Amino acid sequence: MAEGMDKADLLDLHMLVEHVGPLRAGDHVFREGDAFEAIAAVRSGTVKTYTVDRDGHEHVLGFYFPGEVIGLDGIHGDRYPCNAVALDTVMLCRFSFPKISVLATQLPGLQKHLFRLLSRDIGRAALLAGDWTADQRMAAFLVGLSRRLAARGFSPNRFQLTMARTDIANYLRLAPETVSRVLRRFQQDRLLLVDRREVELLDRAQLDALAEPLLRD
Amino acid sequence: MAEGMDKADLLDLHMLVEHVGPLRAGDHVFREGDAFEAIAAVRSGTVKTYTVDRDGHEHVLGFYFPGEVIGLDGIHGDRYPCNAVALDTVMLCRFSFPKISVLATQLPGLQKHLFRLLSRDIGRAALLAGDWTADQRMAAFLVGLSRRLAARGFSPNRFQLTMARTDIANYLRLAPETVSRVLRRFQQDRLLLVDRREVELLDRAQLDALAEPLLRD
DNA sequence: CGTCGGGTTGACCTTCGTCAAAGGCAGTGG
DNA sequence: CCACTGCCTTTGACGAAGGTCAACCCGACG
Repeated sequence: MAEGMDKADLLDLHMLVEHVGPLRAGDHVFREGDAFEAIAAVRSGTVKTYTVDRDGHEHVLGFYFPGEVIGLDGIHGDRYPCNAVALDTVMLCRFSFPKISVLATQLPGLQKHLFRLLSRDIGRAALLAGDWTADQRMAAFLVGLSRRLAARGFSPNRFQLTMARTDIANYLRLAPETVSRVLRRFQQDRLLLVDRREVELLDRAQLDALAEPLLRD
Repeated sequence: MAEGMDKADLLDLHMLVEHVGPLRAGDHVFREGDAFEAIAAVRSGTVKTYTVDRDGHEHVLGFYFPGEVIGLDGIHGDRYPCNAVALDTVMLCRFSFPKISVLATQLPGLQKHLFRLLSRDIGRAALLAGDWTADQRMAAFLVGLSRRLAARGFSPNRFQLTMARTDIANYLRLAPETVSRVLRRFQQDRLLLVDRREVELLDRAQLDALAEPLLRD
């Protein structure tokens, strides 16, 4: 959902970086209502962000992989508006936000970069809005993961679903059973192979075609 | 969807206002791609904004009543990102955006006001996102209309649906037939009376209860 | 070996979209 | 004044998609 910092920016910033981790699965990076003082780039592992509504139901907002940035949605307040939790072993870099925003006023490239990161995160909402079918949502989710992982140097066709089925379902606003059934049917139709949390995309063209109406815009 | 300008702001601005109208039903205020040079406050009548996707399908974005402001979503580009069309006889005031934005740098209240208008418009998306039932969407639509009209001095319980059923359906992402059926059922259940485009809300408590999960946030 | 949490599967049912047809109001022209 | 026509709306019948419920499976771990 978020585009990472490139090498040049990391060089500019390496003096105000604080390395954090390793966090274990279930550890929180920050919680809703915590004072907003830093954003963080994932170095390894997967982070899930979510909120809990007043009925106690969890709402998964997004998943973040190495190179991606979490905490940006705290910018417009002094508190984080959501929780961030490690799904596996996670390493990250914290950037003090006061320091980075001062720096952004001096580095025009950095400010532009931050705005891009923000708007990228907003576009994520396209997955949720609209009345897409379960197949389209699932395909868009997988294609989106694949592209993001590929952009980070991972294999675009074989990867791990580090999040639970219930998290995927919650994120896509589907029932967990539906996620299970769609994956099974995709496998029957030779679109992919899935074994536990391991996925291999086979028919990329067809998955792209399914995902296209969600990912364009 | 947008909060209007209050009296004090109108006084501040009355020198750079251009009165437009009357427009007849079907006349366009602006079209997608037109150069963005002004925002406009509706003085009377109803305006619908919409886009047309590359498959030729219309997507209704919102409805605007007297006191509400259209064109704000053009701020981040030099072109309007959508069409705005009059649904009935419409009068409006155009505010040159270059002039207003210069003024905003001098009047702190105005700048804050513009930001509030913007964020209010963004919150509208809650109606579309989420997997709400047809009943919830319809109730939220009616309660939302009622509140906005009441804030402008109109009756909160009796009002005209100035837009076609197909527009309501498109906006709520429902089939027109579903809109028709939900309204009929609401009437059977004594939640409201509806005759053609005239609506009277009867059981406000129950409608509020239906709409509540959509309108809170 | 038992238990526990996540995942899968099947049966069922609700909701809503689609299709087709008919009703009603408005504007037009005879 | 009255057909005629076109558009919006309603209504009914039907079907597909996906949620719910319940049971079962299976790998992990004590």
